[in-house]
Amino acid sequence: MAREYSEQEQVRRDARANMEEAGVNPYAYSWNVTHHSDEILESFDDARHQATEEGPAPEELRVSIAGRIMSRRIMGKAAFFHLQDESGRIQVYVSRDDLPEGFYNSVFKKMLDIGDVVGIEGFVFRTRVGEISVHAQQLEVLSKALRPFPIEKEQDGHVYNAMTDKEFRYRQRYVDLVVHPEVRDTFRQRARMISTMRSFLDERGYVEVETPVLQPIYGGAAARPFTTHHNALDMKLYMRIADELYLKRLIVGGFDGVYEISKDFRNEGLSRFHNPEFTMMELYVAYKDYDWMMGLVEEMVESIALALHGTTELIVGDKTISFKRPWKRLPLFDAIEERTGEQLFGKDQAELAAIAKKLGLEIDDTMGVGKLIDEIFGEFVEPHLIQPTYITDYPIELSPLAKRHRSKNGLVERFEAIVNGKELCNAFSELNDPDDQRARFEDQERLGNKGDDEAMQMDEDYLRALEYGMPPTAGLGIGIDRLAMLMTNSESIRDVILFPLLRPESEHESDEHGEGSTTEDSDESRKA
RNA sequence: GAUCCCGUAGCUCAGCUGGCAGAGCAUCUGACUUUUAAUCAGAGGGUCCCAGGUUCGAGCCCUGGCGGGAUCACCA
Repeated sequence: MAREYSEQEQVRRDARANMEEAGVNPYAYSWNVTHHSDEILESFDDARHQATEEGPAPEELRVSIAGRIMSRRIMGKAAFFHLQDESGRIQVYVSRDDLPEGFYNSVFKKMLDIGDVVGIEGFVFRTRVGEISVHAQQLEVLSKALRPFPIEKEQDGHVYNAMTDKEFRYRQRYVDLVVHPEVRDTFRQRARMISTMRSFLDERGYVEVETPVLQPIYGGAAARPFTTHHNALDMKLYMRIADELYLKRLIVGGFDGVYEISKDFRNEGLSRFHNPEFTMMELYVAYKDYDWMMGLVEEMVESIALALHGTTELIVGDKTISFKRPWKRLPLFDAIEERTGEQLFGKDQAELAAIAKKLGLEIDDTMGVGKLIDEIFGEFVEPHLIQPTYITDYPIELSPLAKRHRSKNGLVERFEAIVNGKELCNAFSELNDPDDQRARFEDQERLGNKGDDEAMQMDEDYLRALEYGMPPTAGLGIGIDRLAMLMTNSESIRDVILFPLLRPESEHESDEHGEGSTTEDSDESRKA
């Protein structure tokens, strides 16, 4: 069923039909691009490339470019428009007499619109007003745009008619990317961030591996999983919530250092810090401990900041954050004492509950020692940690996969890096005593039976691996999206994920999907 | 999940105390061979998110729903 077209869409469809009738293919096969707009703007040299009243340019700068028409100023027999390619925009000058007979009046003026993709061949010059432009001698239609773009206009840095609807931008990211060069920049920076991280790890000899996304037993973190099913084996499977237990099996297997940059999936709420599908980098290094890992993380993040921005001082929101090494290190209990005046080390559940209540927190009886400490930390300490800070030595109850602290009873060797009031990474000296690990899993099972749906599951195969002996190992998980937010000064995780999860589109937009999308479907999916 | 704010033309937004649905850009027609938010003259374009209610009359008031944003809470 064809949907109804808006006036502007109909105009564009008619133009496409006219093109075909005139023998112009609205969807060309290829175009030889020799230059990008930024290269032209950088390399143009008035002395060599600009014609003068005395004569032609000593050395013509000939270019072939391609991109979208983003604005048009038609003045009778000549016109200017801006062409946008990946690198930016450049103005193009078109005059009737430089194009094939009739092409300017029929095709250029009547059949092309803002948003169409065209190829231009010509020479570069500077206009009277001083803008470096391409004088077109050949113009080819490469792809006709049938939908109008929300066109932003700009003068003196002020943007008019800005496309601001967040939903529009996330749902139709392709349009957002066309209209907003800074969005393209954000994702280019994200890519550079990951490639910097990868080279950093590769240079140190760590092996990049791939472990299962579909897992019969999920583990490695406290979270609710997505559940799915394999038909042939008639088997329940979970989408991974972490890679941890598989990566540590590889340390057992004899790799000294392995890492994985992975999509993990957690069946939990959405917020500006949470997307159900997100990217994590996990790293495990044999014969090292958490103290060593702190050094590695700060070195890696510092080098990323330098690679992206050439500085360790980054502006994030209204704050300046310094990623310069070394970062502050602060034991969890000291951090809490600093902020609240309460020393929690060694306190039992009742004492902690009393302190939490005194501090004004809402608590209930099911909260254990670890949970209470975590609440107090999250409420009174974490939001105040703006500059990168390592919080170290967590209660054992919160960390079923971490090794007992070598000197502090009841704690584990674990750290989190907190930046701008949010957790950036989580790491520990890995627990490698299989019997201790079994006991910790059993504790988790008890929590699960009491209704904690984030409790970890017993993983017999993992225990078997540990029984073969895992060297002392340091492990790290770092939230790539969170790091990307910091590195690109983005206030929402949706601004660093190309296609963030959104609700399905409702029926008034169902024309997008043709027939299958009925009111009943939408109602069902909302209930789900 | 809770609270607050929002939903009007392709885009950005006005719309008074409830009284004929508006502007700029975009689109269409015409003029214009160095413009740049190009300019000038004219034209078309609306399920005012949806469903009820109050009213002589609803974009506006009331109820319910849907969608979005922000904040809070849980996980990274």
